[in-house]
Amino acid sequence: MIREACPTLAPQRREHIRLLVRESGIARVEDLRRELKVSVATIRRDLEVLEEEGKVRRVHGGAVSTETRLEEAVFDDKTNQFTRQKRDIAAEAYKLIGEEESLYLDGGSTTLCLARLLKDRKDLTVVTNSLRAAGELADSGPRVILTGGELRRISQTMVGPLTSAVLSQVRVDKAFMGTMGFCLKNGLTTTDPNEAYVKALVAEQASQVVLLADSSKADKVSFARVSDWQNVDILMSDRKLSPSFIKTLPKHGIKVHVV
Amino acid sequence: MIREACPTLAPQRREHIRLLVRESGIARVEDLRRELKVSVATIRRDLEVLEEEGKVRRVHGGAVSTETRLEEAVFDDKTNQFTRQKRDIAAEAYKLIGEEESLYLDGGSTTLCLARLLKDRKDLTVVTNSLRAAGELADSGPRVILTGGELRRISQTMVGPLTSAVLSQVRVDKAFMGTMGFCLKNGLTTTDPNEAYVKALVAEQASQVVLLADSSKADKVSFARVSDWQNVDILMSDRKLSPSFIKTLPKHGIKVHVV
DNA sequence: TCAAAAACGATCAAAAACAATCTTATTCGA
DNA sequence: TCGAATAAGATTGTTTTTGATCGTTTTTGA
Repeated sequence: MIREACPTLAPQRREHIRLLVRESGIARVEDLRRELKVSVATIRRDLEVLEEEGKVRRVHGGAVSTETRLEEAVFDDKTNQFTRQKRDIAAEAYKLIGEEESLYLDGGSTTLCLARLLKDRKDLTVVTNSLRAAGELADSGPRVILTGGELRRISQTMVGPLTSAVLSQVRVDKAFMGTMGFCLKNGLTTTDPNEAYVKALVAEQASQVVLLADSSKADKVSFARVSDWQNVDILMSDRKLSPSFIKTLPKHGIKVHVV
Repeated sequence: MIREACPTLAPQRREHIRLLVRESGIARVEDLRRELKVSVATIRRDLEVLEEEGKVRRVHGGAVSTETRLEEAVFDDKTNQFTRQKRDIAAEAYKLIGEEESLYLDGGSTTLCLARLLKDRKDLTVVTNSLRAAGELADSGPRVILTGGELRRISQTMVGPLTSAVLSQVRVDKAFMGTMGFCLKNGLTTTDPNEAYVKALVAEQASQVVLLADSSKADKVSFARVSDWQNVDILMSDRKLSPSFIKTLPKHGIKVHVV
């Protein structure tokens, strides 16, 4: 048998499993095996222990969380992603919004949090390329304008040349942007060039650009470059954000809010 | 027997069923099968379990929600009520679709039924101004292109000048249109001039225009004129459609299908 | 009321998941 | 250094789940 070079200790691995199960409400043995890179036998043994401890409930093919109810978690990764941090950042961003303003909402879970806060604001106009944000505001609230374009499934956003066509015809007071990663050197980056292009275009059309990004995005660099910092006016993040950002960015005229 | 590459766990699937049943108050076995991509046997077994747990009540042909909640009524029942007729019309329309085609899906409950049938057709390209149709196809299936534009809440469609901007840049093989009313004298009419304008524009961009309208729409005239009959290639309706249409329209080169 | 169509339930076989057992490697103490 | 204890991978037979088939029951429409 070949052991791993750096084998994770069993309790550590079990904790990992517990978190994975709780996070998405349900996890398959096969997925756990891939994630933890151990055999299915080990996974099963771990699940057995965890069930004994009452941490998870086993089902054929995997395990479900005992803590979070399945109905809330599984089919709506929104609920998973809405961490406290993101909600707090969104709440802080909401305070920036004045009456009768026009806003742009980018894709991403933080901006989606923000969308939820806008449901009563009939005075606003919201432009968005996010299908989910549009869905949140579909029944009530602001005037909603969708950008159109090709649907990018993974992010549930509209991207591509058609999107640009619409975007070039609107202007907004504030654009609330998400990002996959940001760092001092490379600025904002994301995975898809089409998506990056749309983001860059929005930044041009907005009087003020507010970047909503929790600290987990800090110092991450992704494939496609969106823009450098000079297009950003405000960065909103959480207090775990590294001090280097808090020190450096204001020198470039960027306000930094941490919540 | 060939199992799926990535089977969903049974509890997950049951939860999905429960949600679907609760959402629309009723769900047919056949619909559930299509949605979940498992055999009817599995659906029945799941329903059996769910009934045992008191989550749903089984009826011949499917299951109904046990939670007789008023909330259902809040959902607009027009879309929720996938009446038999609309499903049949949609199924008939589906037969028209060839491989690798590009389609336009208009707003309305019949076209929404059609959208549901397209979830497995990865070969297609679907252009739509319907937020709901896009939502149906958001997770899998055809390439989806949204027109963009201002959201008209009552119909959950995108309309207005911005919509035209995108539409003028795409062409589709077949456009599946809905309407508020149609009659021999006035052609197609709908309530909102913006909406009417978009429909008219689509009709121009499509090689073939297929009107999906059950017989309840016949001889109804609404405020805004969409187009006259010469832009329509096929009318699909149910067999309660008055014979005058079946007689007259073919004289103008329009095929009439009744199901 | 009757016949066709649809839905149902029971049953069977295949595939996946499982549990028990065996084997191998590492750790720790004598 | 040796060997028991532990932990993980591999193997093998068993169980569970799933999909298909077929006869029966229910629904639907004439």
